[in-house]
Amino acid sequence: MATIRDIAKKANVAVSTVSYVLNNRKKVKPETKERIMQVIEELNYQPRSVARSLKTKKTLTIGIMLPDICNLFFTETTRGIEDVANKYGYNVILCNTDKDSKKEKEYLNTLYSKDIDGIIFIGTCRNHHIIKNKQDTPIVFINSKVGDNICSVLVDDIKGGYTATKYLLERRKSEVTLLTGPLSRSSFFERMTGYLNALKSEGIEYNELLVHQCDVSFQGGYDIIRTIYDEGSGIKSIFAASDVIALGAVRALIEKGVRVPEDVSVVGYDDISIAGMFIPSLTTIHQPKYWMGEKAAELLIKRIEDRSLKSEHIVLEPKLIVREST
Amino acid sequence: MATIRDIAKKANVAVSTVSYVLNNRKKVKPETKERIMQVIEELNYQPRSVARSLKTKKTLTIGIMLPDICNLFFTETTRGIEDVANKYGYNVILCNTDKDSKKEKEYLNTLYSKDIDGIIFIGTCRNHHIIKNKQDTPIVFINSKVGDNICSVLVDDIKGGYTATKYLLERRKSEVTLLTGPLSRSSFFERMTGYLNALKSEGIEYNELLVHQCDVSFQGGYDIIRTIYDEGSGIKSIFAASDVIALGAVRALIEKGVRVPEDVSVVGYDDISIAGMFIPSLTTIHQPKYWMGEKAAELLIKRIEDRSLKSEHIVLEPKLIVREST
DNA sequence: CTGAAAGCGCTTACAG
DNA sequence: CTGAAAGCGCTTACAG
Repeated sequence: MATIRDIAKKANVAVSTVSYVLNNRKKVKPETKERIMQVIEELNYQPRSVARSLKTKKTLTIGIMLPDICNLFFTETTRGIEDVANKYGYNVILCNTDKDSKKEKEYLNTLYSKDIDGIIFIGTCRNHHIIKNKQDTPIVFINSKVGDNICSVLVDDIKGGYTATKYLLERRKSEVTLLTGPLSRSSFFERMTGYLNALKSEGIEYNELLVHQCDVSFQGGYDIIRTIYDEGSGIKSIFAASDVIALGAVRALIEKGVRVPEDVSVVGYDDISIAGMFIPSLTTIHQPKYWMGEKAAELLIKRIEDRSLKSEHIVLEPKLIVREST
Repeated sequence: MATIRDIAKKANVAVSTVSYVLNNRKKVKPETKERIMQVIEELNYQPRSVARSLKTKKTLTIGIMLPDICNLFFTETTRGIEDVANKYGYNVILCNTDKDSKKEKEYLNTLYSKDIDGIIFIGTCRNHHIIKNKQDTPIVFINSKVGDNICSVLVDDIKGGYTATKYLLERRKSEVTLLTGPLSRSSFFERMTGYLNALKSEGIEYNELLVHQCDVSFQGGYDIIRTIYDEGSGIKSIFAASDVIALGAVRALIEKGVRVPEDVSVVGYDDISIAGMFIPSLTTIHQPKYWMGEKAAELLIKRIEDRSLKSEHIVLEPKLIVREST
């Protein structure tokens, strides 16, 4: 591997001059520059980032912390982040935390020890004692708000939960079963808040028997419906706070001989890519996942490159997409 | 930020001694060690990886190159890679190449300039001029074989294509429509080879009108079916070389009033997570995606840590999972 | 068992 | 416009 010294020697200049050319930080005489460029080409020279980083303390790398890349919501968001990062010359380190705070802590330490320039958190829990007391690495949260002084990109989940529930109530005027993920995640907590608001606005009493927590997965939705039916309860309509839960639920309903939407209407949340292809296709609250990733990466990189920027909070309006399941 | 010198000074030892403790490379007197540890704790010291990397040329980071993390096949595999990487103390840089060879080249250069310790390629194209002439960074391919001297983890796609097609032929004794992704990707090429072999074994003439290339996505499968029907052709049974294509196709068939499986049987490939939940659930060729990721990461890391290891090729048997769509 | 010193490959004031 | 030199924060022979 050629180093900057090899280039300097061969081009008959000082290493500093080569460095100036590389980063075009100073005016270099055109001939000199050309000569250097040629040698660089010739020796197929590429600067080693670590050496540069040691000096500059910048690594052009950002971290993404999320529970599990396999969750379809996170996947698209990650893609959005990566695309923007790439555009600005950054790379992305992926960290699957499984919402395990030990893992989260370890990853965080590694990321810091690797001098990453910033971090994006998606779908993490509400208590972020972790990010306290850390240096001033820029941070952006997607889908959770942890404080005014930390950037966030989110959809108004309270409104989303409200919209979904209201829609069901207006169509059926009947009880709505809520299938939700862990309420410790702020997005689920808020969707439930929206659910409660909608009930209140219709003058309907909250019935806690209608609220079921389950794993945020196809299987989670599937299992919970089977459990409910096995217990002899029935269901009039469902608001599932996540599409994967919703689709698992639909499957279980149909296996039970329940027709969707004729017997039970189902509304999901997220609008994952399969939602429109499923049979029946799923009415759901759309989240601009890719866009949120892009936005978060832009916020982050702006703050990496200009530390004086204040934090921003981007809140999107949720959008109901009506399809066959209602 | 505390440095190793701060620790040394405060603990009244030389930096080298601190380094020895950090990496426990030499015997250090227990008391000295304890004293150092304490100071490290006290100052909340964490070594900077870049400095270490500059010297050791190791970064404990590997790269994953894949077309698009949103493709459900890649997602799970990536998760498998990341889990194993994490277990061994490595981080993972994610690169979405969109099969664009320019992007691929750029990413590759960045990865090399960042001194990553190894690379895993998933689902890339067949011509890998790119990886020639590069230094000796360990590399593993998932789902494509590029040469005896480069590790690979793959499912026997020829056999998979054969199994799927044979299964359809035996049940219906009739023509099988093949929906495939770009044949430039070796996995699709091989699945088609398997398809051809199955035809031959049943003494059926190959009919190129039955083979359709489409985008590897729900929409791709959906669109191609609509096109076929709009052209007035019919379909007896389908082997889709990817589950996403298959599911899009099923949706389009049902919209056309075609019943699955009564009128048309459909077999997919991959066994993505939604396959079992879809209505009808999808008969498909199972690929142990997570497992392949794990295996690839293990192969890679073993080679990073012991450069003398020869390349290995792991080939798995494909497994047909029969569900409702046939 | 411990320390002094060189060096990894860059960047960046500073001097000219 | 160009160069000599210090320094980023570690590791690692080498000497004792």
